[in-house]
Amino acid sequence: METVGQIIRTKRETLGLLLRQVSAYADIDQAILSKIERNERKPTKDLILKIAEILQLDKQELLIQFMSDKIAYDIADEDCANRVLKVAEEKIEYIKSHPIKF
Amino acid sequence: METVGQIIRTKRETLGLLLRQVSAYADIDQAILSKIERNERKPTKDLILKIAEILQLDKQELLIQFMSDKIAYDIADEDCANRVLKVAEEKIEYIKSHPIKF
DNA sequence: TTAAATTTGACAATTAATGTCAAGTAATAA
DNA sequence: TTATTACTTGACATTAATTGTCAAATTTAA
Repeated sequence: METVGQIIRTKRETLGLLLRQVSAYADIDQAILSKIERNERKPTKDLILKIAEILQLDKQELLIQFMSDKIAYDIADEDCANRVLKVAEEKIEYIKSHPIKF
Repeated sequence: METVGQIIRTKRETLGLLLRQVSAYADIDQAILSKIERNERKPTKDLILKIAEILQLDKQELLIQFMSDKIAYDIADEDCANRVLKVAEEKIEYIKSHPIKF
């Protein structure tokens, strides 16, 4: 079970890239990337996409990991976490099956 | 499929309470409650609990609705929404089954 | 029309997220 | 040991998002 940070760090090291190289490409301070890799800060969606690009990671997959990290972090300590997910799923089904109103 | 706002409004009207009464109890401006009921603003967790109290709603259930609303709102427009939920579920399982490190 | 209830929007205050920087640590080579 | 490189840490500034306040506008009901 990997976090987004772990996925990024592992892949960066596999490619032999330095924090400074990846952060320069993504146009952020390397301190931020260091913190993201250690789950001390959360990346923005745009950043996820840029990082996926330079590290040759699947963008959609990395976004999925990113969003699920956020949800898991938010509700993991609730004893009703599973029911929250179940209800959220139903709501999404409902939203998708109903036409958007303007 | 009801939102938290709808649940609150419906129950408030059933009990014949006014915005001003409920908002006074919860110690917020009635404008805020009005907006919460119409999903124009999101309540805080504390507020949810206070509102549940005065409206005699099940606290846990209202919290579940509140949290699932947030998740559904965040990811409903992603085509990978269901996979995000699935992965989040796995992560939560993992977190729960592993002892907390200090 | 009047009064009560609710809605709306401008904006202030507060809190959270994000970015910047410099000094710190750790590992390693000279 | 010192010097270098890569990374980490924390203080702080900036920016963005959330939340609160208020009064005027609108709606509803008598």
